[in-house]
Amino acid sequence: MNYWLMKSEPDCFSIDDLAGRPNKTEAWDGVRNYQARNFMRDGMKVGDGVFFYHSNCEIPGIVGVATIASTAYPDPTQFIQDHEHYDPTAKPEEPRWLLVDVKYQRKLKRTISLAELKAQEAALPGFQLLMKGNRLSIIPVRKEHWDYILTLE
DNA sequence: GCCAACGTTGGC
DNA sequence: GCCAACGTTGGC
Repeated sequence: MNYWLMKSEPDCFSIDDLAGRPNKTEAWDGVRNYQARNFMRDGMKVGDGVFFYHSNCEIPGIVGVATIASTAYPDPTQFIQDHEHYDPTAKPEEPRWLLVDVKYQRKLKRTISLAELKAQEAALPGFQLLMKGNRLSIIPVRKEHWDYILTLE
């Protein structure tokens, strides 16, 4: 079992949006970064843990826990013309972009903010979220980091 | 709104 | 294959 952190802008899709979806599950479309895609394709298994992270907002941080609900499969939005995530170079017979289904588990009792995580940096050596210049929307989380972060709740 | 960091594109 | 230009991310 692996652990991940997945970013979403709450103005676009928040933890409450996920909780309100049918079956509390959403197809995580729109990932257009090869590293993030490869994490989904090569690393994710059903049942993996996910920290749901709110980015680009007033208090960026981890707001909830979710699970991976499917293995990776082609992201249909890459083929939809006029769609925000349309990719004219992707062919149905050779999909370029993948997604996974993500299922809501619970909200944290409180947001564990990026500022707080930075303050805990000494206890989280190598945590990619805290690395300079990190922009990846999907980040692997080591089990010891996962466990430690949950003790902060 | 600013800007640093980073990925991608495309000319050469 | 290099690298400048450009676009995007995301914290602040």
